[in-house]
Amino acid sequence: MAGLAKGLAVLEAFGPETPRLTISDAARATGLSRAAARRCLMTLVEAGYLAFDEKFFTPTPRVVRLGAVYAEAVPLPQLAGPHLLALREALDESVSLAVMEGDESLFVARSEVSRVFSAGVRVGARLPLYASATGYVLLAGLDENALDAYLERVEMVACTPRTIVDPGRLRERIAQVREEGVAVSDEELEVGLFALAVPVRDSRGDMVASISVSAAAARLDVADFRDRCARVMRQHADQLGRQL
Amino acid sequence: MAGLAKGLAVLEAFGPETPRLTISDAARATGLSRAAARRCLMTLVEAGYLAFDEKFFTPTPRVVRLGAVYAEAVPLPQLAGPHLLALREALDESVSLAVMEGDESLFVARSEVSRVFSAGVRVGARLPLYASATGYVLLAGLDENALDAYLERVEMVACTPRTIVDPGRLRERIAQVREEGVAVSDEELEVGLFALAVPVRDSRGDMVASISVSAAAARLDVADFRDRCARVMRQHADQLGRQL
DNA sequence: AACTTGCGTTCGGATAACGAACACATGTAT
DNA sequence: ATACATGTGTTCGTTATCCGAACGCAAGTT
Repeated sequence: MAGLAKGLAVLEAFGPETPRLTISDAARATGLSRAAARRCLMTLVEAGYLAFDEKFFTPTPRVVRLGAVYAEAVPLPQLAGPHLLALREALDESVSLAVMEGDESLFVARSEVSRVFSAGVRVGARLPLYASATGYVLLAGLDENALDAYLERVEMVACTPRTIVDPGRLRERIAQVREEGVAVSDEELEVGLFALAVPVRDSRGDMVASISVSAAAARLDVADFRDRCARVMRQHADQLGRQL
Repeated sequence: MAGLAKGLAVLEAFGPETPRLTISDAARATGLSRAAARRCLMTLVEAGYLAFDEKFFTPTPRVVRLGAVYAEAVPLPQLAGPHLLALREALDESVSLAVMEGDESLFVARSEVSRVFSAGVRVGARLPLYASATGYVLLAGLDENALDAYLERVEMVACTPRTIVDPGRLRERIAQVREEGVAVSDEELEVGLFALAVPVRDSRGDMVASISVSAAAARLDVADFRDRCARVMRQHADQLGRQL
């Protein structure tokens, strides 16, 4: 069913940089012909997922129902909820749950603290695996073949001066994460952003997700922060893993 | 594009009660033929939105990306975020933002407190308009014709003994909400659940959403709770409205 | 004013979706 | 044990849908 795949691609073409699209915009973003994009957009309007004002198409709240399907149907995000809340309270920092999705880490649940400077990551956000604490953890869960393939495949572009762009160094970092059971990202994704991540492994020992904490680097001492967070994070991650 | 509409219906067939579906399940839930449902499911697997284990289909994290489209592209949920966080901190209660979607109120953003008994509503959850505080508020935003049509159209089924099932009584309640600017739901949706909601109106004065607070009825005195919350909720709702 | 560029829309032809019919497994009554 | 009933997933020829070249239109450019 080609129409379905194309329609979903069109829907995913909307995002932070492209909150409203014309027919031609959508065609360009998806690689479809204008005619095909038009058919998709029209259908999505008819189905209630998009609004149209004679010029631009914009997503309607209805798409939220689509996203909720995962949180409602899959155990992981449901079971993770209370742990994220508890961690947020314990650490007084924003906490996230991410899984590997393609070559990115995808945030599927989050519990935020109220801060003036809050990180821009939200549920649905994606980060490169090679440039985030959560990504290091998820990569550490791959077997050697899969990791080799990833390192071969992916093109690493620097997000900040500290971003790891060398496959060899990334491999070292991942080895370190495997050993220590915690990943640290100190301004490797974004200047001023510090993050800590731990693995969530299911009862079979397979990596299924990563719990992470992020905070403004200026606000904290790295070693202190790590000592304060790592243990309780690992406790919750392990407990969550046992529930899966 | 019939295929697209059908595929989205199939995807929405997954939910809390139906976390995994066979081909026949999906066909039943959507009214499609088994063959058509199969084609949709196969395509959704190919596109990465569903996983298939030779028997059951389940949603993958990828669908989260679809839902995020709304939060990423539309101003309302983005601007609401900080207000919800601030309200949560101020009231120490879970706070939600809901909009009208068809004949239901749809939760599009939420900020939760860590509690042993936390309400089951999450982002993406839907409640009947006639049985929730947030619903009363949203209905109060309709003009007379639209409200008449709604009362005519909808079939009100009691969620609890206190649920309003009489159109006349609902109309009274809505009039009360219009006058007071706050809606109260005391165990009308769920036994033991108390909720308070205020309207969010854009700069033109049109109702666009509702901010609500819910808590276990046992924990609080209704009048106290209302006095404590209503003012600060209205402040944030008004401020949010002005930003739209 | 003539041309270029980009837009949204149309329409006959190619192609993909439809559902009746099929094959298979499982449970149930004879 | 056998035959039946019911549910499942899959196939294949026909039909209806989706495709994209071609079109008309508006706005900027030469």
